[in-house]
Amino acid sequence: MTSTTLRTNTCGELNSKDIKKEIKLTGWVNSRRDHGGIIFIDLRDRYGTTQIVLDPSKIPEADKLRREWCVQISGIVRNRPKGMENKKIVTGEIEVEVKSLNILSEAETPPFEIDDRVEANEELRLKYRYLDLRRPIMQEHLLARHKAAQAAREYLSSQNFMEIETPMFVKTTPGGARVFKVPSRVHPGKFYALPESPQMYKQLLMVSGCDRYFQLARCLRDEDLRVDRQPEFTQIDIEMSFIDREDIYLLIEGLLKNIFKKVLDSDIKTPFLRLTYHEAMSRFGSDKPDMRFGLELKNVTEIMKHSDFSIFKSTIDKNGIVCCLNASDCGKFSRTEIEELIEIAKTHHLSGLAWIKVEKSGKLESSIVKYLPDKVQKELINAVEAKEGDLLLFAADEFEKSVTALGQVRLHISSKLKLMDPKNYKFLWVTDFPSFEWNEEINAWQAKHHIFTSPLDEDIKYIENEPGKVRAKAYDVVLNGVEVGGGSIRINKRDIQTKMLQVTGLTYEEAEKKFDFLLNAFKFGCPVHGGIALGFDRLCALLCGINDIREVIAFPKNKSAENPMDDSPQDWTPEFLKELHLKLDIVKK
RNA sequence: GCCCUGGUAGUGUAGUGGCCUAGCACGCGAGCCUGUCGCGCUUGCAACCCGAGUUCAAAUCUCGGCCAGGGCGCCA
Repeated sequence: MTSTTLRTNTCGELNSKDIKKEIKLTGWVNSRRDHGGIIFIDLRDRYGTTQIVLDPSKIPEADKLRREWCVQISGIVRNRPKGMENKKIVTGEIEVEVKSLNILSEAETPPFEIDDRVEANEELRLKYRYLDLRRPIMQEHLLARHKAAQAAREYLSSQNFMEIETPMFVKTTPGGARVFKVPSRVHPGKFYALPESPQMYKQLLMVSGCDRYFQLARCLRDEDLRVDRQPEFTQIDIEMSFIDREDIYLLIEGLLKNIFKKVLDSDIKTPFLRLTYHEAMSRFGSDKPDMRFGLELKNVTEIMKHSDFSIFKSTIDKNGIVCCLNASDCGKFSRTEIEELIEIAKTHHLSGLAWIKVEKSGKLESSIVKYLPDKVQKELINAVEAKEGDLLLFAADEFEKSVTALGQVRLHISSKLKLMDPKNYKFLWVTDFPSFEWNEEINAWQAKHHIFTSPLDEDIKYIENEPGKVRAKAYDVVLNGVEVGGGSIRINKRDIQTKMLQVTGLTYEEAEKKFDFLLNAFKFGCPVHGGIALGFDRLCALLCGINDIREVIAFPKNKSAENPMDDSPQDWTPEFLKELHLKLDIVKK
């Protein structure tokens, strides 16, 4: 850490070079060890702690000091007596002999201890977030986030990108996440939407010739929350003109390399591994597979065609698949542990799991073995490379359901067996997502990414008659099972756009009404363009080795999208409403 | 909207019908202590989410509610 003219000494940075210097220190009382004739205080600031030594006979106020009081001292840096050094802390070689003490502010006993070892519950931490953030671990998270933002800006600027701000009061466009609405005072009865992402605007900037845009953009979505989802979050939003997918891959690999170098001093391997969507789903049961461990799925439909197990047979008859996960060395799982796996499959909409334990010399043990002819058993053992001590799990249902459920079981087993090392960074591109997916509810095709996503050139021929076969120039970047970002090359040709819209039941003219300014802009010379958005919060969480994005957000919301500290959202007073020309008529849920 | 888990001093937890006058650790208060660093010693403070029910007896069982967390749906 370099000193600036604004700062003098800090509690985290003193060392033997400072011996005999007379210095001033400010900070909070982290802990107090009162020995009567001598008092030790660990003084804490953002940078660390330093032991200060007070003689109560010379500093009469010394024995009043309590935890979290905010103080300034001046004193002399000195070596600790021989044998009294503390190797556990950075400043453990030295201590500061206090000459004068200035109590800046006394403090109430905090509602929880400011200590990384003590984890108070979420609600309390959020209510007193300003105290929670005093903890060194939280300071580390905030610093990591800052460094990541700096590294992103530095890298993208070096690549000729311009950071441009897009508006926060926007018009809503159909599809996508539920947006927050803001009533307009000037226009009674009208509302702004808050942007779920700057998607439209960054595409417009390409039409404007901005060529290379980025933004650390706040995005707002009025959806239910999860560990990795907050109503307001940040994206590193990027768009480029005159490029294809390879340019994005190269850029993002460089960007992430720079971020990991600057934040963790870690060299990540590039280029990243690549999998098509179909491959990822088939082999790992996820479009964001964790590549730190194996446990791959295997389609055993062909083999099971010759089994007599009725569930397998009827599934195959209905065009479903039988998928197998060889959980190696899990043959020792108890009945309860297997039930646990089945429960996970059920949560993910599978009716159950069949299972087989592999016993000595490849003998299969399970209630379904009697339905498997010898030939089937042999083929199965070969196909999934089963060996003694393995547990084979089977999902039988339509393709997506089977692999997704087994994919979740795969994750559960890996965390149970502790196969994921948080320090091991396995990046992956998942490519060639389907352009459309069938929506059961509305009985229609829907864009899986968004409707402006370009199809693969070789799939254009399927658009009209077999939309399910159309793959998109869309890509996700995945790190250790977390979708860190996603994007696509956009459509810049009207005829293709028209065809794509037709699949979802829209004419170009109807679409023009919905997305008027964007499609209108495309008429005036639209460059080939594409981009990506990286989930900055998720990325920071991964950099800190955690999975809860709230830990890297200074003031997050709780699961119910409330902030226990400022008590938002708040009731709207009659005055508020009057100003906005609104009457409240709350329809009870 | 649905499912699961939980709610015990300020904090983190133990306690599955009577051994609970609710245990432990940290914390906080008072006192002692000149080399500690999660200081030590003495001593004190402080809790069963709310309501109803079952029972001779409820922190413990049942029902309802509230709150929190995790997940499914949702999030292109």
